[in-house]
Amino acid sequence: MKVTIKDVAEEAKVATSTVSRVLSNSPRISDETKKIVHEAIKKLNYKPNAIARSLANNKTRILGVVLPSEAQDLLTNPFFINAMKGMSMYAQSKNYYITYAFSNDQENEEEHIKEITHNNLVDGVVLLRAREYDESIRYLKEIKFPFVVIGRPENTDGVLWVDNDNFQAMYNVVNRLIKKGHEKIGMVGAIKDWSMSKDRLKGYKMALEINGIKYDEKLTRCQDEFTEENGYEASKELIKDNKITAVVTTDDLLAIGAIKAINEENMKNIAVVGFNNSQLGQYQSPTLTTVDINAEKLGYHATRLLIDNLEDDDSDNNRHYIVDTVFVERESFV
Amino acid sequence: MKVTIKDVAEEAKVATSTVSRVLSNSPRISDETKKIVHEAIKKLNYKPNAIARSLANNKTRILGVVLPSEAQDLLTNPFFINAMKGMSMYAQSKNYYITYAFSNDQENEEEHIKEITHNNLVDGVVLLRAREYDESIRYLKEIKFPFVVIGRPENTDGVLWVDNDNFQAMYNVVNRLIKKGHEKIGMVGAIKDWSMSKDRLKGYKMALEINGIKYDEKLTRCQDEFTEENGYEASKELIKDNKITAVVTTDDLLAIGAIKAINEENMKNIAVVGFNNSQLGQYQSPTLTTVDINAEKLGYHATRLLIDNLEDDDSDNNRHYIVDTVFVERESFV
DNA sequence: TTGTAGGCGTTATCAC
DNA sequence: GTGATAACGCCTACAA
Repeated sequence: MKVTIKDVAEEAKVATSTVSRVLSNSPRISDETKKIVHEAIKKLNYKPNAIARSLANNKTRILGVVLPSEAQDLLTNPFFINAMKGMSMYAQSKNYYITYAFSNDQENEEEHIKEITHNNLVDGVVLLRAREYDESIRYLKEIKFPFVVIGRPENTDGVLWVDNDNFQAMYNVVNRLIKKGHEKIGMVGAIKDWSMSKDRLKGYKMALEINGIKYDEKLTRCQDEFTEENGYEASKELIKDNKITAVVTTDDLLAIGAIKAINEENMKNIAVVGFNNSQLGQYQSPTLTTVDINAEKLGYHATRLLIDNLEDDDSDNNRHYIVDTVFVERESFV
Repeated sequence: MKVTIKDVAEEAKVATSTVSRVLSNSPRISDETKKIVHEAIKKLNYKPNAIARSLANNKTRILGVVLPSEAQDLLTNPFFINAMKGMSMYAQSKNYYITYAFSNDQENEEEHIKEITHNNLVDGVVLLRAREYDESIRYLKEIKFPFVVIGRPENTDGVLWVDNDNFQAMYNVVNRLIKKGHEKIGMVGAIKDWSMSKDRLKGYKMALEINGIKYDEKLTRCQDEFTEENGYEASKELIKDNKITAVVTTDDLLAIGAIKAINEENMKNIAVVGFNNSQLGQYQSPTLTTVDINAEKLGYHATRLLIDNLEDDDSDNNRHYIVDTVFVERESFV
């Protein structure tokens, strides 16, 4: 049979409240009884019932992670699984549990959020993206439910978030390219509404400006999706019509498409840079230069922010965190 | 403030027990009160407190998934994320939640299992692999805690499991190769203790036997890890020393190594087949022929078995499930 | 320093 | 059919 706090109390010949106090390491308790209780706990192999505990103090120590409906690229993009791992790591270290839900569509996602925030199952929510206008964020704010966003939200007022410095990451990429002698640098992105897309475009422009190169709108393309085909088509045009010598992209799949276009046109000395450091990049020819966004760290710090905020409410100074990116140079950086 | 069953009862001017009955769709309750209660629920936007509910009926509707410590290849191998997705799908359809834990090492994993099985947080556990001698399985059996294994365990007595028919999958691969005229077929696997490895080897042998080809031990290699390097080295030897015309492997990474070796030796007409249908395969030259193990289905049916067993204990006839594999033919099938 | 008792929000077992 | 009321296992005033 299940062993409860009562059994421990009997075994140790004390009251249940005493056992409870020992469990929570209450200061005012004699070392003597502490020892006795610990022995009883060990002897009976007692573990507090997490559910009863949750009910009593209205905290579950469970976090709810919502994977976005857009995540069809769950498989291609190492981002998700890495972020999940990072989240798990910090959560485990703080004795929190995580429940993940894959949502089929946006409606499903919002329904799910409403459910877990209302049925008291989770203490906080982690959102894995930032849409431009985000209904889930709006909702969570409205009901004042603790949450953190991976990806900078449109309006950061009173919201916890972690992200890369996408502006800087792209700025650095373009800067490196220019230092290497490139001047006609194309850019291929996707989904322009995302703050990530906007920031990277800004970084691109700024790097050009700082280096005295005039920004030419014709050298940039923004596609609908992060796919190889999109990268291929956009790059093909840029190569043929604009004689670029380098192309920066906002995702490895786009970059892989670019490589394909370049190989077809036999323009070996066009440089290509991707983002996300997905495994595929290593198997291209030339191998793909990319920017690692450190997804595991993003996840780790997201839960860190959330949990720390859950545990003490005066940590208002710790509301966001920027994760560094790493430039991974490979053959395509010519 | 949180709205509870009490508030609903007051609003509807009935007892809490009545509300509870409406919630659980109890038969003996008048349509009249049913309606009134539903209206009150809607008006107050009431959602039952999952925790209190769990405490009352000693069921949490939470499943614990333990990702193996061996899963360094979490990223390369689409298996995990796909399996997770499948598990989520069925669980959600049955209103179950899933908590995932990434374990750092085996000890950590067992500790984690002990915790969640003792603290009443989860109703059942999903194990994502089958080691030869599996301490976690032994433990779960011992304490009679409900669980399911993805991958056939050594001893299937009284355990729920799902798996592919690894014997058949490999049998079919080799058979196809033979039909195409191959006779000297090498095999490269890894970790021979796994039931998966054993079964595929058996399938390989059987296909040869059925087709009247003598099994030659020298044509098989079993490495320590599923890596490209291992595939490369083993294949290199097989090509040079044994003049094989085809090589079957038990993982795409091994197969990718094989392709590399083949390309180096310039033996374009050696066929290569992998397993797992990882994205990388599509980017090889030649593109890799592989066997898709349907990881999403594996996950889906794992939770199905577990949940169905949790809900009614007389479903003893439904203790395992075999997921079909799909042969994905690409250029390397020559 | 320790024990008693009430409460957390449900469900289940009685009655009526 | 419906309403009290006692669990479920833990925590936390309040007492002692």
